[in-house]
Amino acid sequence: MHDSSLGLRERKRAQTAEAIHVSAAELALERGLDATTIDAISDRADVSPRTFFNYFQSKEDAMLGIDESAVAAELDREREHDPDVLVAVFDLIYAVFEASGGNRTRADLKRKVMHEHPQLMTRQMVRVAELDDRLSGIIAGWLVDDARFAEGSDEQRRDAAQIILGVCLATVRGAMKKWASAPRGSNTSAETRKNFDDAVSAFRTVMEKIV
Amino acid sequence: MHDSSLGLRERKRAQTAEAIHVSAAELALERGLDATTIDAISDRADVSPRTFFNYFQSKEDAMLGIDESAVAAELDREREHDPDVLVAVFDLIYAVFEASGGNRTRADLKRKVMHEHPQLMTRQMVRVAELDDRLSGIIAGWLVDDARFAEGSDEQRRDAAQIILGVCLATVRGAMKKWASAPRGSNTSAETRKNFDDAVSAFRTVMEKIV
DNA sequence: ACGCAAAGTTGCAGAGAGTGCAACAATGTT
DNA sequence: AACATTGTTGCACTCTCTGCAACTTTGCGT
Repeated sequence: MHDSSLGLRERKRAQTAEAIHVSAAELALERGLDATTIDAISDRADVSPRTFFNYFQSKEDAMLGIDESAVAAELDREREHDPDVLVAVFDLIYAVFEASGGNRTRADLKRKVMHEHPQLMTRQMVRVAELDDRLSGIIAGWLVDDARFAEGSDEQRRDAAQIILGVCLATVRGAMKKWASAPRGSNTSAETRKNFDDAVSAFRTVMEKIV
Repeated sequence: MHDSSLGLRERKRAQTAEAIHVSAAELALERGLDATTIDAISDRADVSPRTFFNYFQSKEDAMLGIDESAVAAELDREREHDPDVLVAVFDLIYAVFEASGGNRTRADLKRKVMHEHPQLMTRQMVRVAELDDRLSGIIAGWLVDDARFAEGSDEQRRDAAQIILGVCLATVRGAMKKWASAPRGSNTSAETRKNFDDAVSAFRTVMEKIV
């Protein structure tokens, strides 16, 4: 548990981020969202409140362990996509969503916090939604190779991408909300993935009926 | 301009709310969003900062003149709905959206502020989205009379309503965003309505292609 | 190994949002 | 006129968040 490929600085930084994240998450579970202050989190993580803000923008971000740079990296990554646009978009959202979470080893803790405090999930969804332009740009790029959209103008594809992204995000949001109100237990990563897949088919079923 | 059917108290309350709203909106236009403080708004509206919070929850709400009780009234209102679910849902969102805006006589000012500061629009969308449960409840009720959903269980209809509401909100959000980045001028109420209608057809077109 | 540059930490001071409370004022009611 | 209701305000307080400047730690070239 000691990746020497990174300098001491990088390692320390990761450690501190982790400490703050864990402290924030634990406090959220112990005292609730509002009762957890930045001071308390910083105390437990053994950093000054001032340092807290060098790592996270808000206590919510800290509780989720949101890692901006990981998200940016995920967006820049070259990716192949499923031929089915809908599936591809859900995959994309899923990838960003996972990357937003930062450290993979704390998945359990994070799931517990999100389950207990659905507001955090909303927050995370909002963050993903803020990547709007980047994401719909990627999708618009896919549409160029899609027979049904290839003929239109760039702007039409952009608009279409916006709509597609929007509806997919809404669907994911709904699925997440349902998951949050579901009983505890069985919160594996596979479960999360299954939730995404279920969301896709639920969405398709409803759309077939109403369009 | 003096509705005596209401007591002096009610009239004064409305006046104060209006004064705060106008002050907030004007300051937002003059100085920008962040540079406008609650103190400054209160000063201009000739109330104490403490009183400000008796009327609005935040400066954003004040800038938009958001009227909680009007929204609540709109939701409780008995409403007939278009046979086409999609159209009906967009109508519903439109109604809530308009009601959220509060005073109708200030429409111009409000549009200007929203156009200049799209964040406010996002905020208003979020507010509408928070009514999630109420709205999807209404929609689920409609689905009972819909041949394509009549056979399912209540829960299935609730889920479907959630998805439908979600995608419609996303579409509206996209349309609003586009409006915000469009050049100034032609910001009539009719234009707003047209934007909604365009959103519906754009949505339908895209969905027909990808589902 | 030394010393300088870069990056990180921290305390401090301060603005701003938001809340509870209690005194006071205006309005409505009988 | 007396009383209840409702609204306003100042005060004290907590909390989030930022800029700045001093200081410490780490990295790196020589």
